Amino acid sequence: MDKVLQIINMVPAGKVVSYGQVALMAGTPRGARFVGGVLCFRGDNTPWWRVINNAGRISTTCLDHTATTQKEKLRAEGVEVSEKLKIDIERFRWRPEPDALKKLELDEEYTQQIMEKYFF
DNA sequence: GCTATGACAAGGA
DNA sequence: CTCCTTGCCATAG
Repeated sequence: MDKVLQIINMVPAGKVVSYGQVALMAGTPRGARFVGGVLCFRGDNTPWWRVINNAGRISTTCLDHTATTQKEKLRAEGVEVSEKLKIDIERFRWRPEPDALKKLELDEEYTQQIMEKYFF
């Protein structure tokens, strides 16, 4: 799943993406769960703090990357995070550009889904 | 190939 | 909106 890391590395500062979104872009629509695992292992070279769940909530349990740390990181980049680790995801969601999607060599059906789900 | 596990997602209370 | 339950998938052993 180096694709996952590749995707996350594309996320600009001040924006966030959901695990589900990343998973979908990686070609594994329901492999969202594993995305987090990758971040814990390779989080050192990846902006893991820009990844949250679809409910706009931080749900990390990784001891090296605590929720508090993530909150600080996001705020430092301009993302508003409430004390309850709640984020207005629709306002800060990163909407991948067609050019970015092209790099991933995604199937048409996936790109379509991404557009319909997150681009409206 | 089968089982267990996980930084999730969606739906109901 | 928050909490709980169920379902899914990819990876490790």
